[in-house]
Order: sequence, then C-alpha cells, then structure tokens
Amino acid sequence: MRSAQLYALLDCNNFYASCERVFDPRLEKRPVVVLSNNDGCVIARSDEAKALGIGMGTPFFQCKQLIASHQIQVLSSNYALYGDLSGRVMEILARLEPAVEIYSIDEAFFRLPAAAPATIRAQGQAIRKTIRRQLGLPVSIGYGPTKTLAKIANRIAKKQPARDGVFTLPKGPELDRLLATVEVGAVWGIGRRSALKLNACGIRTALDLRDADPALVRRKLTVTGARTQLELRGISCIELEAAPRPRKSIVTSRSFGRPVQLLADLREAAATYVSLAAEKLRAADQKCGCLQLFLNTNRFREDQPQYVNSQTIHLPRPTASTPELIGGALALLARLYRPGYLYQKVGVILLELSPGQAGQSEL
DNA sequence: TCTGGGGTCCTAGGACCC
DNA sequence: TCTGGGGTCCTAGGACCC
Repeated sequence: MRSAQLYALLDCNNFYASCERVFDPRLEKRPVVVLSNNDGCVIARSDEAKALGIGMGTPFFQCKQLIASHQIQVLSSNYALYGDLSGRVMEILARLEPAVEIYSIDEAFFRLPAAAPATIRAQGQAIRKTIRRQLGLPVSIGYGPTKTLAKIANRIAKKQPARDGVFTLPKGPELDRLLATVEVGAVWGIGRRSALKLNACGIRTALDLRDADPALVRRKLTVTGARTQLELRGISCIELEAAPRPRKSIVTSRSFGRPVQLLADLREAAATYVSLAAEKLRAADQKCGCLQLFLNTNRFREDQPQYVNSQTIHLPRPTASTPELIGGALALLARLYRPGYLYQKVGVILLELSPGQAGQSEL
C-alpha cells in the first residue's frame, strides 16, 4: 500500500516587491509598489502598501495621490531580476525536496510523505530559513492532502503571523471551522464568475462548496468545479507535475503608451513582437505551425468607437524563422486594419508549437 | 491624459461524414 | 407535410490562473 502523501505549496511573499528589496535594502520596512509595463497598473505591493489600501491591479493614475501622500516607493517592473531570483528559489527547493513542480514565477508545489505535524513543521521552517538566509526572500509554505487544500493552508500561513510562515491544515471540526472562514471565491480554481454563481445557490465559503451537492456543483461549474470540490474533500485529482510540459503557445503583446492610428506604426509594433516571440520559440527549440494576430482599441474609452479583432493563419510549414513569421503577421495585419480607430494594443500569438526537429522531414 | 502580460483548459456549436 | 442517429474535427469564446 502506498503511504499517505502530503502536498505543499511554497509561495514567495509579495514576490516582485520583495525582489526589489533584495536589490535595494533601503526599501525594507517601507511601503513599495511595482508597476506593470508602461507603468500602467500596480502589480505588486509590499505589506505596508497593502495596509495603506493600494489594491492589486489598480491603475497607477488612480492611486497617485495616495502614493504621494504616504511616500510609497514606486518601481517599474524588472522581469530579468524577478526571473533570476525565481530560478534561485526553485533551485534551493529542488535541492531540499525530491518532487517539485514549478507552478509560477513565485510558487512551487511539492509532495512529501505524510509525517508527524512537528516533523512537517520543522522541515517547512528549514526551507523557509534557507531561502531567507541565502536570498533574502520571505516565503510561506502551506501543507494539505491535496493541492487545493495546500493552497488554502498557504493563505493561512501568510495571513496569520503567529504561524511563522508555515501551516499544516488540520482535520475534523478544526478544519471545518477554518474552511468556513475562507470565501468561496478565494478557493483555487473558483474565479469571480463561478463565485457569483455559487453565491446565488447559497454557497459562500470553502466549507459550503465542499459539502454542497456534487450534482449541483457539476451542473454549475462543469468538470473543473467538480474536481475542485473533490480536492476540498481531500481527494487528490490535480496531480503534481514534476516534469514541465512543453509550451503550447507564445504570446507577445504590449499596450501602446499613446493611442496609435497609422498602419505603419502598427506594422512596426507587430514586427517587433513577432521577433520577440520567435526568439522565445527558438530558445525553447520549437517551431510553430500557426500564427495569430490581434488588435484592439481602448475598451475603457467608451466615448470612442471600438474595434476588436483577430485572425489566424496556418503557415505553409512549421517554422521558427523571424522573416517568415513577420511576413505572415503583416499579411494578417493588412486584413485586420481599419483606418479611423485609435488603437491601444496589438499582439501576436504563435500556436501549434512542435519540437524543433519535427519539421526536418525533407531528407 | 493615464487602465499589464502570458498562459491553460473546457464547452458549445457548426461543418462535415457515413 | 412528414425528414435519423451517430460520430469527429475545428474554432470561438469563456473562465481560470499567476
């Protein structure tokens, strides 16, 4: 019989803001926010900035006042730095744990044999302290019988300072009490739309969802919701994926700093994004068989005429060649472009990715 | 005036086939 | 006027995640 397994989720606290602090220790203890591309939105906040009421995703221009009045430190994002530190966090974790899945830039799941709570806790603290000492980054670790429950444990580890950054989900009535404090929309896999649907059925918390009628959940949220419910019940159905799967698509897109009207400007942007995407493609030793281009006006400007469109072409043969891809993208752009609109964004998506070798069949 | 970017999965519906 | 019953494949759009 296989021994009981435990899932863990390690998550770097306020990752981008914490990375900036590693780079510049003067930011320590001060409120810090990191902005998206073009400095459009807030995409990371230190605890101090959160406490001052800066919301995730808030447009910068909407919180400028608040930022100025509290002398919040504002930084443009530096993805090279975050990627580098992320890699080091994952390396450390992989040295300490055998079964690790890198889930995002700042999160990793790992799996371990179940053990006494004190043992788990000590192991978690050791990981946490190692990362703190070697990199200066704060992390939290949550443990539970499924990935979904580990996610919830992680939230608690992060939210309740008394947990010291490590928390194992309990069992029985104590678990029920905890799950009753978690809003259903905070459960991994339950987004805004699903939360509204569930609320309409009287399902408000993670506990409600766990104990709801499975047929109802299946009907409202399809198979993904059914899986989430099972996971909340402690039945693991989202496996650990220790080996990364090859990427299926590559997107490159940017918002323009100012509205763009001319086809020539869109062509230049599209060609740039294709080049970037093709570099990523070759870096992963892949080719693509399909190219999509999309463009849109600024949806927030309801006073202006709106235009959103996209088109896809199949390439004659899989390729990773920048000129071939640019040719395709410009042909698409010519078909999609309508004069008279103020464009906000254009982007390209490479699809039908295959291994770099796959196309070499002309022997 | 200023509102991010990059991914995955699932479903419904149409086209087409026998 | 009545007008079968499956299949498969593809795509667009929705929903979710970080």
